[in-house]
Amino acid sequence: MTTSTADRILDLAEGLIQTRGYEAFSYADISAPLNIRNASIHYHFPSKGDLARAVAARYRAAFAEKLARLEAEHPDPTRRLMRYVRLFQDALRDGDHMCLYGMLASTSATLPERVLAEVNGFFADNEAWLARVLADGRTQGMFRFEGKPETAAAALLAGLEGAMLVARSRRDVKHFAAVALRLVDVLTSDD
Amino acid sequence: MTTSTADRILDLAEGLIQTRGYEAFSYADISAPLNIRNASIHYHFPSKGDLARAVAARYRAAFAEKLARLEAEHPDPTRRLMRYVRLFQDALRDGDHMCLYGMLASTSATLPERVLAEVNGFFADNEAWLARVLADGRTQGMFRFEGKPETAAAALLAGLEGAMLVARSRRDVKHFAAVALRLVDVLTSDD
DNA sequence: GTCTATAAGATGATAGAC
DNA sequence: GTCTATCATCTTATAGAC
Repeated sequence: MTTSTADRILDLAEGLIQTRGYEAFSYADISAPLNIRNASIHYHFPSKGDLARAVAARYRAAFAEKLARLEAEHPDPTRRLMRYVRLFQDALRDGDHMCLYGMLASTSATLPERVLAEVNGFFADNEAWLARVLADGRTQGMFRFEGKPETAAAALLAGLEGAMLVARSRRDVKHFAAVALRLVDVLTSDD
Repeated sequence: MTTSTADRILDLAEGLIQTRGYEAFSYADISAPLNIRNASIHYHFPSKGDLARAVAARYRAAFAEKLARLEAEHPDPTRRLMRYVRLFQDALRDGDHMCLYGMLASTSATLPERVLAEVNGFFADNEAWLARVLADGRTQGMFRFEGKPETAAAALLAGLEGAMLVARSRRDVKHFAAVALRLVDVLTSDD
């Protein structure tokens, strides 16, 4: 099972966007470690925007698959939420990786329009998924929160993205873990 | 009262970092509107890192001053918190500006070390200030939250930064306002 | 599908005249 | 303090041979 050149390009681009961002990585950062020429990257992905869009689409699909698997394994809303948070924490790696979509969102002004659409689609997907989990959990008496599940979901997603941003700036994964725990605890109804 | 060239450069650089980010703005973006040459910018700020650090330091000082004024005007912790949130919402402008420090944090990997130190200093300042307001509010019975004020403060700051990130990606200030309201409501003890 | 060669432009930065 | 001139380097991207 060998990995295709296109996939290896996508792998490197994904890591580069997560660590350096869309603006701060170049074709040379990919061609050098793969020992190919820049022109070869252009063959697979004609423009940088095409490359970023492919990375974003693949990540989004992979994330959706993870959510589906997570739902299949864990019927319990509380556990679902805890596993969801773990997905974000895993994305941080050693504290030097930002969420791919958070990183792309930070460059929204210079991002090709189709990439931006992918970013906002990802956020919408996540908020919708979270809103369902939160609504279920409230119905089952496990969560307690005021107002619409959609608002609570948006606040939770924002909190996780912001926590990643701050934690990465400090190279401190524990900071993320502490904030994430607090964001989930607020929803848990044992007070 | 005329504005010095250095200040005008700082003004433009600040807006450019907030909208495009550290990596995606260039000396030409500043020299063109000011009708000066790139070399003039280098006279005032030898390197791009020097310029960014000056922007960051000025912003941080101005923000500290705003907090001091806010404290003088509003002894009430609840009002202090609401006004604090407004500072962030104002920074969003029409939904195309990100928090300067959130933006710089997103480029933490490629940021000169001294700029990064300024960024983490800003976050630390804000968390400390918020922790004090939250602790006061809890003592006075206006806020209710579990655990240490520092953790609640970190979660609130992360939520605001993340909400700005998502809201700007969508060009939707109302999204920020809704999330911010929710983040504050969670701390308010009328449930 | 990958290469060499090349283009056209932008980048941050410096030297030295005025 | 601001200019002109210049620099070396990097950037994304294309044409065409293999």
